[in-house]
Amino acid sequence: MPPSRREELIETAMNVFYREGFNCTGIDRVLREAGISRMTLYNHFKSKDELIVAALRRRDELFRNRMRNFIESAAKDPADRLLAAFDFNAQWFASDEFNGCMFLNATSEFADPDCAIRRTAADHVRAIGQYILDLCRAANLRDPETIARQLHILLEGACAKAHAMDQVDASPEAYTETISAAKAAASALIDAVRPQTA
Amino acid sequence: MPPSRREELIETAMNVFYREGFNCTGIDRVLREAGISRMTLYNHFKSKDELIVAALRRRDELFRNRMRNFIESAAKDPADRLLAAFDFNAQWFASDEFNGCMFLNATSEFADPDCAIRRTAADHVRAIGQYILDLCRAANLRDPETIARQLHILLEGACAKAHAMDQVDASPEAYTETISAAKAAASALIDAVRPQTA
DNA sequence: ACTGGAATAGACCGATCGGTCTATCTATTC
DNA sequence: GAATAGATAGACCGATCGGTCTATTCCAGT
Repeated sequence: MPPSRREELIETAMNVFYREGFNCTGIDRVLREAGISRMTLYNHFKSKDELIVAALRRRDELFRNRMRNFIESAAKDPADRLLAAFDFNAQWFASDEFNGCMFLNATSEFADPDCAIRRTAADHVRAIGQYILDLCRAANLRDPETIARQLHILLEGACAKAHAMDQVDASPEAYTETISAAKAAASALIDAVRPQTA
Repeated sequence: MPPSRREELIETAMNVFYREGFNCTGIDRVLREAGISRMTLYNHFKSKDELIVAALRRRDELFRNRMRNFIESAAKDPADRLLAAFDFNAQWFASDEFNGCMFLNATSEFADPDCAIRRTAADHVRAIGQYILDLCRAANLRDPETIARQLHILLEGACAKAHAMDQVDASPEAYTETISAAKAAASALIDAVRPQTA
């Protein structure tokens, strides 16, 4: 079964909106790239905002699956998995398609904190935070809520900084320096709250 | 001497663009709030983009002055000043006007990494990083470049997370938990690279 | 072969946008 | 008081936007 029109629309919207932004990108841009007609879109979605929410939900699903797969195949020990999250970010930042965190971007583009788009973005950030917390608990770290928050902040901060510093004349190792500093910080913070093992 | 039309324009643009975003906010919105006519704007600036750059430069100046004043009046010891940066963020996040980092917002709103707006935003982020580095050097911390990068990431990350989580139904202490976790992380990281004093 | 639901192209709408232009007014300066 | 420079209101432009509507085509189920 080929993917439905609806699925293709969401997939294309996700890619285009991530690459070129939300407000600056017209509906026609998405339709042209997807090879789908105008009315088909409005048969499936009430508005552009609804399409954006669907695109964000899809991205959330895709991103978290990729992150989870990367981390769980990179390490078995929960504490090592926490560090692997930074390796995941490292390869993400270095990829050509990197354009910051799509959900932080959405947060920046829509001023109303309580619109559906912002709430969807917040859901993603919360879900990432919850995953990190789960890993912290699995690693038996002391005060898992606090260390989870700290690691989450390091991941988001590295992403935001890498995005903001992204210029053509920027040295490629700027990414590396940022994310490796974040990882080193994470490592030190984790070590300080490890359970006292034998 | 009353502020010139140009100054008033920049001031108003800075506030409006921060509050309501760049792309979503029309030129007319700024002009109406400033009580200034259309042609006056285009006599002083070639385009909306130029006004945005000027607004960002002004915000950069204002923000860094406020940050510096807060920090330098909060503590004398350089290491304490580094921690005071987190207190500065705490009161910023809690203020009514908080709408994320204007420069991360600008980065998210403009897709071209090499446009003047993105470069201006990157300049600000770099300047903040430099200030933190200066404090790390003054504090005689070991490997000041790395610890400075880490603290910078914590500050930006806390800001991004606080912004993304900002909903009306969010508990007010969400801010506090985020920034205080970041500060605790900063404190631990700093302690690990302090010069061995008597 | 017929039918019904879905997708198509593309005209169309009202609104808004960034930017230009003109004509009028005001205030300083000589 | 004339002249010059800057600010004003507001019409105006072409382009683009999100969204609607229609008429046509395609294709699967019976």
